[in-house]
Order: sequence, then C-alpha cells, then structure tokens
Amino acid sequence: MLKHLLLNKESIHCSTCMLGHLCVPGGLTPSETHRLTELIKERIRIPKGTLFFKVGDPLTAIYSIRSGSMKTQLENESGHVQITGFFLAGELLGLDGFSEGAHLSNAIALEDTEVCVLKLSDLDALTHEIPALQHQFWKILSKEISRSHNLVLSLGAMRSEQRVASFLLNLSTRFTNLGYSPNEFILRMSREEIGNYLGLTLETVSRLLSRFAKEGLIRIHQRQVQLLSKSGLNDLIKHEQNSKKK
Amino acid sequence: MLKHLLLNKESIHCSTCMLGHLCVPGGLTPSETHRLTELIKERIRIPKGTLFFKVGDPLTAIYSIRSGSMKTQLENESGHVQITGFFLAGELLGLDGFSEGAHLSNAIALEDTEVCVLKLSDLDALTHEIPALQHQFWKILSKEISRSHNLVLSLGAMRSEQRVASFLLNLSTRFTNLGYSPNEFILRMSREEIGNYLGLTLETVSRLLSRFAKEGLIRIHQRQVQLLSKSGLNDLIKHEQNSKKK
DNA sequence: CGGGTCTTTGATTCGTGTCAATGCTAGTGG
DNA sequence: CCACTAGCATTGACACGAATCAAAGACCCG
Repeated sequence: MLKHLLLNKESIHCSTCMLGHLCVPGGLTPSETHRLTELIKERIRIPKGTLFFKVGDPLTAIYSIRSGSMKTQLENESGHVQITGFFLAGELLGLDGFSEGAHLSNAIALEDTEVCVLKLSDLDALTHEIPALQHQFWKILSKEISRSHNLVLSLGAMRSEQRVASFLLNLSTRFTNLGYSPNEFILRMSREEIGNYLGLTLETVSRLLSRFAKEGLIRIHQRQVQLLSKSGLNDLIKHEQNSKKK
Repeated sequence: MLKHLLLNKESIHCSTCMLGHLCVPGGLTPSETHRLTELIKERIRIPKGTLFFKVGDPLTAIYSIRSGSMKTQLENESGHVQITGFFLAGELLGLDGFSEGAHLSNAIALEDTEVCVLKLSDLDALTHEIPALQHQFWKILSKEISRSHNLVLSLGAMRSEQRVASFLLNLSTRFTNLGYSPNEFILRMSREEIGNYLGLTLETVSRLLSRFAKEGLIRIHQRQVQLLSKSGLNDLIKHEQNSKKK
C-alpha cells in the first residue's frame, strides 16, 4: 500500500513550496495560492517502480509531483506499451481522462516520488471562486496538448539522432527551470524507456548516445549525462539534410 | 479575406444544430445550451486550402467546425511539417496555445469549411455562470490530450500497415458519429497528408491501401473508400507479430 | 482537350530493428 | 569483504521495412 501523508498546518504547503512558479499556483496571487494550499490535504509517497494509477482507474484527483519523477504509458490492442511522457517535479499527472472520468494511462514512478493530491471535487469548487485558477487549468491542459503534439512531431518528422538530441535538450531545459544544472543531469529512465518514448529500440538509443559522446557533443557514463555542446545538438536537429523527408 | 458571417436570430444556432451532441453543448441542459448559443455571434467560411490561423497568431477564440474539415500542423526547426490532426464537423480547433495566448499550430481547410466562433472573452464569462460548461471544457481539452496520445501510440508503437489500418477505422468511427455511413466515405486529405500524419511517405500509404484492397479488406478508388472487413483491419492491428517490437 | 496535380507501381538504397555476445554496475548474501 | 547474480548498457553482424528515386498512369479543372 502506498503511504498517504495527511498534511497539517505545519507541513510545507503550496505557499512556501519551491515549485510554486512551475506548479498549479503559477499565475495566482499570494492569497489565491493560499486558498489553493488549503485544498491539498494529502501527499502520497510512491516508491520506485510502483504503478501509481492505471488505465480505467476512476479519476478523482490530479497529482502534482513534489519530488521525484514518473512516466505515463498506454497500451495498444496488441499489448505493446508506449510511454507518452516523463514527468519531473512541478509537473502535473493525470490530465488525460477527464473526458472519461477514468485514467487513460498508467503512471509509474521512475524513482521514489512524492505527489501532492488535488481532489477534483475540491478543485472544482475553488475554480468557481477564483477565475484565475480556471485560466490556469486551461493553460495547464493546453500545455499538455502542446507537449504531446511536440512528441508527435518528434516521432513523425525526425530521424533517430534528432529525436535523441531533442530529448536531451528538452530535459536540460526542464532541469534548468527546476534550478538544477542545465548541462549535467542524471537520466532517471533506462535506455529502453527512452527508446520506447522516442519510438526507437534501446540499442539505437545506446548507439546514438555513444556516437554523440565520440563526437564530443556530450559525455555519458551510464545515466550520468553532461552536455558539452548544446549548439552542436541543436545543429543536428536544425540541419536540413538530417530531416526525415524532402 | 475570409468571409465572416454575422448571425441573427433567424440563423441556425447551437440549440438546433445537428452537431449539438458532439460539439461544445454536449452535456449541457437545453437552457445552458441556449446561453451558449447567444455567445456565437459569428461564423466564418474558409475556402479549401486556406490557412485559417498560423503559429504565433494571437489566440482570441476557439472554433467549432460546423461543416467541412481541417488539418492542423506544426513545423520543426528544420522546416519539416508534421500534421497533428484532422478535424471533422463537431470537432474543436485551436485548443493548444491557451498556455501561450497564441496559436501553436497552423490550421488549413481541407475543403470548403465553416466554423463557429467562440470568443474566449465571452466564453470565459459564461463558464463562471455555468459550472457544467467548465466541466465540458475540461473534458474537451482532455479529449484532445488523449487524441494526441493515441497518435503518439500509433507513431511510436505501430508498423506502417497498422497505422494505416487504424487511421481508416478511426475515420470510420468518427463518420459514424456524424451520422454518415460507417463503411463508405471520402478521404478529404491526400496520400501525402495521410502519410505525413502517420509518419510515413505517400508511396507507403498508397502501397498499403492497394495491398488492403488486393486482400479484400477495403475497396478504394482515389479518395473514395469502402471498408469491406473491419474485423480484418482490426486483426492487423491486434496481431502480435505485426507489432513493432517484442 | 491539355496541363497540372495526385496516385500508383517498380527498383534500389539506407536507416533501424533484430539477434547475439560481452561488459559494467549495483545489490545481495555467504 | 568479496563472489555471485540480475539487471542494464554497449557493441557488432545482419536482415528487413520503409524511404528514396523514377516513371507512367489517372483524374480534375479550366
């Protein structure tokens, strides 16, 4: 069973959370943030590897990652799994599925992770009182659409080396926003998970990472990555002759 | 310039629109639908091939397709275009981009098309008064996320023949919902557009359609499609050995 | 009826997937 | 503390699916 943590007044809340600017409260006034804070009565600890929710589970809340990271994946009729996203601290989980009232993907922790619980019923009530919160949610949902569209672009229009390069650059941006080093980070996912996400095999990912390292673009040791030339990686993506077609 | 049609009382509104159950009003009460109807003061006629909005255009409204069909596409740094969706009557356009306040994709009409204009400012006001409308929008946005995730699944986890088969089945479902024949329809997009959408070349799409026809699964003459064996198409998707990996 | 666009089909190439063997690392228990 | 093991990662050889290049055919619109 997952560890549910009930919060009390002393616990750290949205108002003081370091992730405030990235998470739901972004764009709210301090007093609005305070109202939101009061909604979050619970956090959940999810050990590495745990299936947190799965396709078909009733959707009663959405979850903001406080620390750690997760992946979401879905499965097609032939049983093949496709990872649809990796989520870092400050990012929201469980946004598909509103339409059905049930989760449409599986969520699994890549490492020990802690999420804040936003009950839909509570949230609903509060959005009526705080217009800005409603805007914020539209934005969050819309951002998820855009995120997914970009993955589609990557899968449909880019070759393997471009996909891996933009994957690394994307992670770099997100780690930077979190206040971590832009050029050095640890991959929380395996080569197989990266490959699955990018529509490649784990061998292709491994080969490309090795190649990038040989070319001096990155340094890589297991899951420890160092970006040596972001502009070089960007050139890979930009350059016409690398594009899939035409 | 695009033809803007101002609506008056006599014009056909949401309340009487045949698409009501698919479009925004779905799930609203008649009186709520009526309120929504009053928001829609304008429709726009978009001739075939017209770029309706493009990346960077300020997002002031969202658009519901009343008749016709459109595509949305985005472009990567190297100039390659990726179609992210085909939209039929009753479907909503322009849902990404809330986060930025500007459109994040281009929208182009596949045929002469007419859209209903939902001004964001008006919509915003009304969602405060009608809680169900807010839910409805969450659902619509979330459905778009799910739609995109399914495209990711198709691009990342399926082989070419499965992509084309599920593309056809998906269209069939949507046409059925619109009240058209489930087994016979006209493709509004070219082979190249299908290929682009599915991450394939136009030649591959053409070959697969020919193959499906030779196998008796479909009949196809130019853009006129007839599905002869949906179960056969489904088997292609389901069957393990056709799956991309493992 | 002609010209342009879209589609089909074939021959060939090339990028990735597949299969297989080896190496590395972290975690476990003796 | 070290041997053992179980995953994960790397690298190579090869095969195959889909892209590319090319040419001909079908259709639509003026």
